[in-house]
This record gives sequence, structure tokens and C-alpha cells, in this order.
Amino acid sequence: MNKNIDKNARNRILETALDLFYRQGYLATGINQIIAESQVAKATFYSNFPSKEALCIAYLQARHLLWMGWLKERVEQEQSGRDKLLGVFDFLKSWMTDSDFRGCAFLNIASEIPAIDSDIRNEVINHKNELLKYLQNIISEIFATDASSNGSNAIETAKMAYVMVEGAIVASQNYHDVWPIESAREAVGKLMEM
Amino acid sequence: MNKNIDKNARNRILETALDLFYRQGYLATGINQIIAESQVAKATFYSNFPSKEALCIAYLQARHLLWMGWLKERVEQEQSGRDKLLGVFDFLKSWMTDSDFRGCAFLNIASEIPAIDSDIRNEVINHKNELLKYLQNIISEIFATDASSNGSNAIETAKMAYVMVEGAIVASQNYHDVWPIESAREAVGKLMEM
Amino acid sequence: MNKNIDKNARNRILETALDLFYRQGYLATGINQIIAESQVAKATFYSNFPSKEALCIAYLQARHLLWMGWLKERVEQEQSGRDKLLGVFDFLKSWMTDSDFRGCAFLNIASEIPAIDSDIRNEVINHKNELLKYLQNIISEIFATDASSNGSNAIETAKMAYVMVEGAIVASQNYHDVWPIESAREAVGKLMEM
Amino acid sequence: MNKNIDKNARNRILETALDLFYRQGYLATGINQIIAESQVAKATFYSNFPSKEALCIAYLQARHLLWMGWLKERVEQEQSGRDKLLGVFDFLKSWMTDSDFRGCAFLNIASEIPAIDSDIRNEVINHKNELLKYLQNIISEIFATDASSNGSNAIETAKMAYVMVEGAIVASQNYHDVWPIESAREAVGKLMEM
DNA sequence: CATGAATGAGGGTTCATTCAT
DNA sequence: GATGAATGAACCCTCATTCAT
Repeated sequence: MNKNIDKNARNRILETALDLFYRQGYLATGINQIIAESQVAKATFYSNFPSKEALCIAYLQARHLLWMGWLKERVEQEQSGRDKLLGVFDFLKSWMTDSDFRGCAFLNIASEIPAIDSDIRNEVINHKNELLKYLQNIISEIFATDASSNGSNAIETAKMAYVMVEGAIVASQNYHDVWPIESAREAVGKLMEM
Repeated sequence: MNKNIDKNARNRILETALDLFYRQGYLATGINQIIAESQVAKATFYSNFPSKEALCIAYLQARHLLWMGWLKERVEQEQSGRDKLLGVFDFLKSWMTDSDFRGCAFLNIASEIPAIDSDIRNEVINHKNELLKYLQNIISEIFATDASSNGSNAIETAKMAYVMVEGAIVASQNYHDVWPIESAREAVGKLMEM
Repeated sequence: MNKNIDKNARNRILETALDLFYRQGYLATGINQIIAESQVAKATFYSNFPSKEALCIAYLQARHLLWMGWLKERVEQEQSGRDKLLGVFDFLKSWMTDSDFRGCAFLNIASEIPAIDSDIRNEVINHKNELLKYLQNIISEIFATDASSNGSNAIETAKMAYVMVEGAIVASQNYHDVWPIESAREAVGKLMEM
Repeated sequence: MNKNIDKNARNRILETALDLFYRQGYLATGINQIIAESQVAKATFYSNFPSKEALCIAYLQARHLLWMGWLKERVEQEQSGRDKLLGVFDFLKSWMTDSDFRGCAFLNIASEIPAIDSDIRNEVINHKNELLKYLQNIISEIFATDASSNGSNAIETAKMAYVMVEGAIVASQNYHDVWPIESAREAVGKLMEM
């Protein structure tokens, strides 16, 4: 008996989505493939998720928890705020060198779904808001311990760091190389030195 | 015979693709819609483009010329290398405030087409290589005129600037706001001051 | 346990069917909607009714009692046979002006289920037989009290009246108007005067 | 080679619909069955008819022409208005004894599609309006030649005749017997004698 | 060279029903 | 006896592409 059967149908579907939506994209992945790989009947799928879009939202929510977990786990190995901030980029490097790195799951979906006000887009924005807030917390910590914040504002600095994180992710996705992450890390390091 | 639309069929198709692929996405845009809006027969389409993918490549090539043209037109209004570099971000702002700004056409397509070795991906990489090279030229110009490059390497600095451009584009696409561009501009400005 | 809905499951299902099958049609109404609106578990449904068709039969039987009740209640307000016959059409008018009048439940089902020999068809025919018999009773009463039946046969006259009732129902359903009922009433009145 | 292939796809589809929608009903007939019996690919179907509903409308329009043609052909064999009116019912009898008589195609569809304002309903009403108008023309002819219309109004009389036609059709559909048509014929005959 | 009718595979979704718990 | 997760067939429809004319 297939060992996958041991998890319930909903979990199998969600794990399949985590894999396929990320690797293949949302539009390029059909319900048929999802149910085949989940070993689930079509109606079972629809009794768990009212639509493909609903699965997408569940996928994004699960991905958010997963990814933020990865990020925080790595970052919180560091003691100082400065090392935490650089640790963000160290995390990006280790993530990027994963065999099936395909960039940011959220930005990829957003590229496929132009509609600005959809539920899917809200999940994307929520994710980015949390990432931005997380960076801001780290930078506030730096500025708190480090007296010489040079008049810089934690919020404004966090925005810059966030933009660099985004740039690092999409550029390393494009080039399939870590150099954009290293460049971003270096740039952030320089900015914090000032 | 209605010939008041006197561009040839190929051009009409390409212009329709420039509009639809960008606004709706590549996968979400069907051949039928393209031929309908191009006012072209189906077989005329296929005699001009052997496949949808071939049209996509032509689209990316055309988009590359278009977008680089926009960029250079704005940047070359400036005299100094420093102003040219900041002008890149000024261009991004004016582009972003366009009514149908949907981020980077190339990154969007790359998000839809995971396959790493496809012809489509090559177009994306070519575009980014040219953008990176353009930034490098600007920065070389700065470092040449400005004696105090502080030991910085133009290539490495260009990579940082490039990462910030990418971050600015995707983040402003996500938030539908110019603040990421402004943050990136400010960060780049600070980096160049050092 | 929520037992404030204290009809048993079977009754709740049947009442939901009375509403939905009539308003939406038999084929257009799914089992899922029925169990959802009945607040009943799926297997509870199937333990009460072996199939959708079985529910349909129960629906038709319940509808028969209901509708014949409405008819008789109105008709038996009248004293003379003649007034009773006209009262049939008065009933049709008041029924027709109900907000969700959708014609004859039995004829509607018969339109959806072509199979001639099904159990469902039997219910339809039973209903019509009883309606025909009821009309025949009224007309027999007229002919009994009224010496001058002019050699007319109660059975044959009842058939004519029945045909007019059917025509009045379906035509008023089609036109969403009472005029067919009024025309039928007038025609029947004239026939009885002769 | 299948001889059906000689007609074009659209005609094959329409003829299949004329058969299946009438015999099986609209909802009970799937697109898959239609394309199978039409020997047409699925996309060919949809390039000819934008939707199942569109096919339904084409079906009703074709059925209207067909049925009115049958009716008129029979009725216009008669010379006098009175014989023409009775000829309507003679037509109904010959139609009804057809092997696959299933009542009025229009009323059947209307029973399946409750929505009052749909395009489908409009076709049904158009058909009935034309039938009513045709009966009115016949009756006007009777009243014109026959001086003694007894003060009766052709329009009002036509409505009565129309209601009887409807009743005859649905009742003979229900009982699978011609007696309702004969009863209606007799009733109409009596009404015209007065 | 230009056309539009035709294709088969697949899209997302809902159906009535069954079965282990 | 009551439950809700699970089923496979069928639903209507769209896809990118081809081919006879």
C-alpha cells in the first residue's frame, strides 16, 4: 500500500501543490496532475478545496509559514542585529542553492495573476508585509544597540533592505547563481556601516 | 476590402502580443484572442510564427528594444554619470506610474515558464545582461570622471545597482506604489557617496 | 446537540425537495443542495431515500396531496356544481398569482424525464387521473341536479374540462399571466350553458 | 465513409440536437453525446455554437420553423375557416401518433429552464405568440365569412382555442393517447357552433 | 500566399452514490 | 442508526495546432 495514503487527502493535496505550484507554476499545473500525484479522486479534491484558486490560497498560506520558518531559523542563530541582517542573505544563499530553487513563490504567482484585487494577491501582499516587518525589527534592533544610527530611520532603512532582498531573490532566480545575493549582502553591509 | 489597417499581419500580431502578453500574462493569453484582436486569420498567424512560443520570443525581443529605448531616452537626458544613474530610477518611477504597469515583462514570463533551458529563458537572460551592462557603463563613467572610486570596482558596483533595480521593479509591482523605487534610488545614492 | 429543528430528517429532506424540485427543476437540483438545505448528512439522506429518484417519487406524492388539498379547499367553498367547476379556475388564478408559481409540478417533471415507463411517470399519471376524476365528480353533480344535460356525457365533458385546466396551467406558466385561466374559465362556462 | 459527413458540421450538430433535445430533454442531453452522434470534434462544436445554450436557441428556432410548417401544411389543405380550425386538431392527432412524440418541444424546455428572462424563454414565447396569432387568423376568417359571430371577439375566441391546443398537447403527452386531442377538438367545435 | 473549418487533449467543476467508521 | 470522506463518470468548455481548399 502506498505510504502517502497514510496522510489524509487534504494534506496530500496541499503537499502536492507545494511542490507543483512552486516548481511548475500555478497556471501550468492542472488539477488533473495534482489529483494524480496526490492519489486522490477528483471529487475528493473538490470536497477539500472549493476551487483551484482556493487551493492556491492554501498553498500560499502554507508556503508563507514554511518560508518564514526557514528564514527565522537561520537568522536567529545570530546574536547581534547586524549579524542577523547579514544572516538574511546567508539564508537566501542556502535556499537558492537548493536543487529546485525557483525564486519567490509569491512573486511568481503574482506574475501569473495580473488581477490586482484578487484573494491571491492579498496573500502575496501579506507575505511581503510580514517580511518587511521582520526586516524592520532586525534593523530596529541594530539601531537600538548601536547608538550611531546617524539619524537614519529604521523604517526607511528596512525598506531599502527589503528592496535588496527582493532584488537578490529575483536576480538569483534569473541567473541561477548566488552572485546577486552576495552583491545585495555587500550593499546592505555597506549601508549599515555608514 | 478593408485595408485601412495597413500594417502587415506580422506587425499587427506582434503589437497585439506586446499588449496582451504584458497585461494578461503569457499563459493566460490564448492564440484565439491574439488573432481576433490582430484581425488576422489563424493560418496567417501560423505562417508568420511557427508556434506560440515563437511569438513569445519575438515579443520579448521587441519588448527589449522598446524598454531599453525608454530607459536610455530618459537616462541620456542627464549629463553626469551620477545623474544618469539616478535617472535610471527616475525612469522607473515614470514607467511605474503608467496606467498598465505590470512589472518586468521578462521576469513575469520567467515566472510562468520554469524550464531553465528554453529559448524563452535565453531572451530573458539576454535582456538582463544588457541591462546590467548598461548600468556598468554608467558606473564606469562615474568612476572614470570621479577620481575617488575608493577602490570600488565598477563591475561589482553595477551588480549592486542592478540588484536594486530588480528589487525596485518587483516590489513596486507588488505594492503598486513607487516607494520601493524611491528607496532603491536613495540606497544607490548613498552607496555612490561613499 | 442542535435539535431546535425538531422535524425528523426525512421530513426536512422532503420539504426541501418540495421547494427546490418545484422552483429549480428536478435535474437542475443536486443532492448536495438538498442535503445542505435540509441540514442532513449525506448518508442520512441515503438511508431515508435509496436514490434521488426515490425522493422524486416521495416529492410527487407529497405534492399531489398538497395540491389536491389546495384545490378542494377552494372548490368546496361553493355550493352548486356549476360554481364548483368555475371555482376550479378561481383556484388556478389564486395559485398562479403566487410568487413562485412555476406551472404544474407533475408536467414539469414529466418534461425532464422522458422515459415512459418509469416510476416517476406513474406518479404523474396518478395525479392527473385523480384530477380528471375530481372534475368528473363535479360535472356529474351538475348533470345530476341539472336535468338538462342535453344528452351530454359527464365523462366526455370532464375530459374537455380537464384539457382546459391543463391548457390554462401551461399557458399561464408560459405567459406568466392569468389570461389563459380566464379564457379557459370562460370557455368552460360557455360549454356548460349549452 | 459515413454519409452524415456530407452535410457540414453545423447542420449535423443541429439535426442531432433536433433529435436528442426533443427525445431526451435539454438538461439530460450532454454535449458529449451531441458531438458523438454528430461525428464532430468538441472544438468544432464550439466553433459553430458558442455554448450549449446557443445551440438550444438554434434548436428552438429550427423546431419552430419545422413545427409551424407541419401545422400549416395540414391546415391549409382545408377550404373553410371552420375546417381549418378543426384541421389544427387533426394535425395534432397525426403528430401525436408519431413514434417519438414527446409533447411540445418548447413547453418541455421551459419546464427545464425556470429562469424567466433567459434567451431560451424568449424563443418559447415567440413560438407561442406565433401559434396564437395563427389561430386568431383562422378564427377571424371564420367570423368574417360567418355573419353570426354572435358578438364574439376573434381575439378572445382565439385565446380559448389556443388554451385548448395547449391542453390537448400536454394531456396527450401525459396519457400517450389521442383522446385529449379529440376532446379538445369536440369542445372547440361546440364553441364555434354557438 | 491566405483562409477558416476541424482536431484531440486537456481545462476546471459537479454529479449521484458508496463505504469505512 | 448516523456520519462525512471518498469515488469515477460526466459536466460544459478552451487549448495550441493542422490541413484541405
